[in-house]
Amino acid sequence: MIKRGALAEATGSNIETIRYYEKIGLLHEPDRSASGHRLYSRDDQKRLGFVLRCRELGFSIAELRELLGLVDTKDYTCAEVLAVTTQHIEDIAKKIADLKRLKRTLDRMSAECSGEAVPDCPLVEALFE
Amino acid sequence: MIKRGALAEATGSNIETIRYYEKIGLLHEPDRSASGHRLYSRDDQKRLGFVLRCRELGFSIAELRELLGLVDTKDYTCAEVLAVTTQHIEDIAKKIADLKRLKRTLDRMSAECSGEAVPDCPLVEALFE
DNA sequence: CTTGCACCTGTAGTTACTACAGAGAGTATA
DNA sequence: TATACTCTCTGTAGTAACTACAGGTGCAAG
Repeated sequence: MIKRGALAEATGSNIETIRYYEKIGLLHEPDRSASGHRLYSRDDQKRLGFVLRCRELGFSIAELRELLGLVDTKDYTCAEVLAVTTQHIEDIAKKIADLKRLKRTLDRMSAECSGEAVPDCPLVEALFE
Repeated sequence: MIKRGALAEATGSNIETIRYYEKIGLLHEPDRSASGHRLYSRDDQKRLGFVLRCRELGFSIAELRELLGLVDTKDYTCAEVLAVTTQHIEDIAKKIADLKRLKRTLDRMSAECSGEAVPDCPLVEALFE
């Protein structure tokens, strides 16, 4: 059983983030010492690891809640997990496409611009339409 | 001179967003009618168009503030505008790369998963590490 | 014993909006 | 003219996902 600071250290997360995840119900309320300090078990640490890893992979808190909901039922199926993940992958693919389109537009616009120390920029004209 | 609702309509923006942009100083305070209703000129509309277009292109409010700061000086140079834009393009390129990496990881992980109606998912195992 | 850090709580700030509530203004119809 | 309905006004609160503080205990070392 370790305290909050040690858990943050061990998982490479922010100490406040842990309290936040507890508050919004992603993490269970941990045990407490006699004086009220949080004490985390190995399982608590694994669960936080899961949360952090999912966040790194871009899952939203809502998606995470869904995943944890499945995991917590203890009889989730592959199909259920894959559904959430596939949806997430599609969202990411869409974001990538959007950003690429954005970048193409910006590339095109900035190609018009000499970048020299002269006034009146065609890029600004383009933005004003 | 048109009112806020008409301006929102004309620019395809939300009526509340206009007030917000005014509040944070992206838009100048417009004229007012005798009874206090905002009245927007053609120039106001052009400026809002500029703001909306930049936002569509993914510029942050801070970047926009910088661009508008240049535009407002009236003797900005191409070089200055290009610097902001180039930085923004680089940020987008980085985001695209990050998302692609994410997607590769997720694709790899979900390839492990049969997606069938069976319990215990290798995807979940992977997320728990 | 006291110094100093870790931890506790609640709350406010961040970004870029969006959505109210309650009141006054403007317009269309009866 | 009266009424109804829509628009606009203001300030404030909510959203996502944290992060950062303030003011107050607990704990371990010197």
